[in-house]
Amino acid sequence: MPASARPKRPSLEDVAARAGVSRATVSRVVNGTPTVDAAIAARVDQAVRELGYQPNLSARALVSKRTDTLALVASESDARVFGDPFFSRIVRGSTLEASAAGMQLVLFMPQDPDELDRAERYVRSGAVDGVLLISQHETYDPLPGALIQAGIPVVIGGRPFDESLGVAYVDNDNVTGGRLAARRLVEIGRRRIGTITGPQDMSAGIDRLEGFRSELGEAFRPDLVVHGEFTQQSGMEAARRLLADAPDVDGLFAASDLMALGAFQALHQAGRRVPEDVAVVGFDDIQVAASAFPPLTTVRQQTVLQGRAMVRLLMARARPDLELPPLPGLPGPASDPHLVLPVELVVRESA
Amino acid sequence: MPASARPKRPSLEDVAARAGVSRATVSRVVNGTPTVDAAIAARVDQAVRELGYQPNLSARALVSKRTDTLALVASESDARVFGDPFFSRIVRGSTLEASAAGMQLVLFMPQDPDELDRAERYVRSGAVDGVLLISQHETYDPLPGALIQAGIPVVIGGRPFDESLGVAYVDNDNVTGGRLAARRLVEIGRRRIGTITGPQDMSAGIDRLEGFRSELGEAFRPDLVVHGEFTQQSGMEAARRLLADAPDVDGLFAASDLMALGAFQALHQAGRRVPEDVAVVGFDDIQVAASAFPPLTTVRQQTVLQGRAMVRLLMARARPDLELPPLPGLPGPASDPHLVLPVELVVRESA
DNA sequence: CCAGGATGAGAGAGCGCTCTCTCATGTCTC
DNA sequence: GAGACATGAGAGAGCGCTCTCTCATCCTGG
Repeated sequence: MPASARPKRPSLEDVAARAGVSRATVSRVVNGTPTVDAAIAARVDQAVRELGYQPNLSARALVSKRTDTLALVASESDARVFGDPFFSRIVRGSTLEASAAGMQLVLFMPQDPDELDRAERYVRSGAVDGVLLISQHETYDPLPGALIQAGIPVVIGGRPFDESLGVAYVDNDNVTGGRLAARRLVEIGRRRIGTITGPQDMSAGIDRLEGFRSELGEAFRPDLVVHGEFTQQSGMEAARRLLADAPDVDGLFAASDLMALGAFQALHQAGRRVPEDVAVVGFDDIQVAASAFPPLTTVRQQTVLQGRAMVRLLMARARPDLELPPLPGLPGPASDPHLVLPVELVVRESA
Repeated sequence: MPASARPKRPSLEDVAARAGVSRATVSRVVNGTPTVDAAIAARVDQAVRELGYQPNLSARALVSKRTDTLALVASESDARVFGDPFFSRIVRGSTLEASAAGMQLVLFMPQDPDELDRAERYVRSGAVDGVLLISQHETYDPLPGALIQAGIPVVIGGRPFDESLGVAYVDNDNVTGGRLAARRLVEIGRRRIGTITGPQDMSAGIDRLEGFRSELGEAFRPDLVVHGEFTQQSGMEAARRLLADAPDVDGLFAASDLMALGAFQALHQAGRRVPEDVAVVGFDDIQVAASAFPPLTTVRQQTVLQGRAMVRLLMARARPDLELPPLPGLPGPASDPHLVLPVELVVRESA
């Protein structure tokens, strides 16, 4: 069948003709307006089914200014996005919440300025009702400003760098998390405590190090700080560097579980036992943390909840007409546009 | 600023008024029609910039029947999608190709029938020009049929179960891949060769096993077949079961690299050396395969190319008006709607 | 039995754009 | 210098939908 034979999609008009009613009535039935006689509604429903009618989203959006669609933009390499369970959980949480609200979530993973630009044009073209932004880097990112400027509702996952924009966000309490990790290592008697940080152009990386540093105080050893990129590979490499520079390290805070797992590899290869020789604390509490060898002591963050809360916040701004039931588990009022979710230490065997 | 203060977005009309031209002329300039006087085009461009004008996608799509958007639907749990580099590469390939063609790619990861239904409504509402479908399971999936029925261009990644639909697809030569793996293990003198299969409700899982089985012929040992789910965890568990049932196994074909890596874990923990005691061949050639310990012998599939080819195929059906340069690296003519990409054995140290 | 209010269906405008047609210029040729 | 032809800009219809008005019909109560 040649492409030219593509059948014309049925319109409201067609359904109306078939059901013997007006366009307006079909619209009412399709949108669930209650003021339609049951018999007529049934006739319309039948016609809809027979024709396989599907409302044209463009036409609807054009007049109603709503698309019932939200965008999730992760400005990150797809290798990172796909390699890190963190994203999986955020996506899960936001999809759950979007579905519950009857919204569709679409994902964008722009990798370079060109793709970022394309994504921006897309969301600015009115194709979505609001935007979730995650994995923000400090390098100048025009997206949040441009969207806010354009009047598009935005919620950021993590702490925004430019607070002056006044943008809503949902963060994890990364500073406290860093503190908890440091405290645990001190409490179990470690003295030469190093850390593999996250990227220092991301708020999560910065804040976790900040908490770690301030908790350690005098005991903080700048020479035991190595930088990672949140990935397992980077954690392994960082741990190797650390071991080479400071073989006497006896405690290690990895700012992500993936990096902690990488550190495990490096430590094992170097013949160090965990936790006997080096105690390790991670961050995230991803699924495999519990089944790692040894099971990883880590700081748990509520990533699914973060995703849900982000969508809630976004919905409140993008669709104030919708009345949503309160989301359980939030630390503050649901309307608070600056949410910081609590973290907790999960003690297993690695520290 | 209350949400109600959201400024009205500028329309073509506004730009036209500001530039002192007609709506049609602004449309021409915005769409790059060459028949516009340079001076006038400059004036329009200026007005566009001053107003921050962004064409309304809905309005455009309504009349032009094009959205310049493609959907990629991965019917898979987000844990699987995010845990497997395979998806990352497919996404990379399709995004690259979509960008090159000036199209936007949006991702969907429906996890349950409800989300699948929502995604279907979305793509059937005219919000996209075409759909890429990956990670299809044999369990009855109404999506391909429904989309084809609705006249929406579809391309499937992998071998479709229902060939009667005549849908275009891009597959990897999984049968040959299974053969290559088996042949390698035989050639290096292995006699008791087991396999960890992929899911048997997915064509990739079925076909790799089929190739492996037919190559082995008489030497195929049904008792050395264990099933996995393509994940590292499932590979580890499957290898443990295999070792428990058949401690004398000396060769192993894992139908994905992730499962091979899981098998490595199980083998190490069981005190087996790779490749001395058990030779292992994987499938995919994901990035970490080369840096695994030992480096993994595997069957390389061209996943990025697959993603690119899928978009090409889709564009040919969704946008026949666009003339795209040929895509290098394809085994057949670019117009062939049933593409099977070649695979190759990459010999490293594990087998 | 009829005014007055519900109730429920239709008419029609218009969302922001594209694209065909039409028409006013400017340019050339003989 | 007049006719033929490009060239480039405007007019206007209409894409498929929503939503406000308007109006026909039915049920009340006095």
